[in-house]
Amino acid sequence: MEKNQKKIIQSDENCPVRKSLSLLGGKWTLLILFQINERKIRYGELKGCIPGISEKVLIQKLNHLIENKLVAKKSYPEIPPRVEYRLTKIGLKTLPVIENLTIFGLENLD
Amino acid sequence: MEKNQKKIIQSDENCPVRKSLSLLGGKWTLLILFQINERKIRYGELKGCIPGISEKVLIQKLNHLIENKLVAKKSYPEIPPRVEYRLTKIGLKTLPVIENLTIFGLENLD
DNA sequence: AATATATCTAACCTTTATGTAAGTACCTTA
DNA sequence: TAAGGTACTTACATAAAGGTTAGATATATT
Repeated sequence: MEKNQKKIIQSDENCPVRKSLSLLGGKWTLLILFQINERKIRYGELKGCIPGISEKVLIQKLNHLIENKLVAKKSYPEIPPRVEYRLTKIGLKTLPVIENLTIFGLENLD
Repeated sequence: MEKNQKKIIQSDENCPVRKSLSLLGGKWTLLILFQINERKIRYGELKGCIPGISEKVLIQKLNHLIENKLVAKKSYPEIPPRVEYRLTKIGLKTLPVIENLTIFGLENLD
């Protein structure tokens, strides 16, 4: 068991823990994914249910998640604009991870 | 609306996801916990199986984990010094979380 | 003409995280 | 006397993340 462990870590590229963390590990990302959850949600509404986040960071994180195919975006050609976000199939797979972290936090951290 | 609500939701104190992330979310923390795993391990050995980490960061993270009771440390009064680290009961509970992240990374990220 | 609306975009700054390199302590062995 | 082993510790520098403020857009409404 010990030898395999060493192999997993060697670089950022081939370490799945690092890859996951670099995508999901920021201050807001998991909260965004959790809020989107299984619904379609507009930008403004999403912003409204994540108090404290700045527009810059919200857009930045959404774009990053879109690039990595965890979130899909649909823009409607209207004025004022309307944009809907939803989780992709992959994005939906983060929900159990979030649940695990929630339980860990609730049960073990002060 | 803002002051009370903002404070409550924005702080790590009241959000279990944020609490978990602020403890586990850095670049090296989960790798350290995974390497310690179910064994006792000396500082130098641990360092040896996490290539690329600096001594400063390793010590810093270990101390942080000790403060938060995920890791326990035992020093032997010898020269040269000998120190052993192991996961506490709580620390062991991070192993499934790490496994989940690993699987997510392997299955879903390039 | 001014205002409202929703979704961004940019410039700038502060805070936090991580990296680098050198040094410390103490005893043992050569 | 010097070198070596182990586990740190410190000072300093850089990089990454996040926060603040202002503004761009394009149309409908007043």
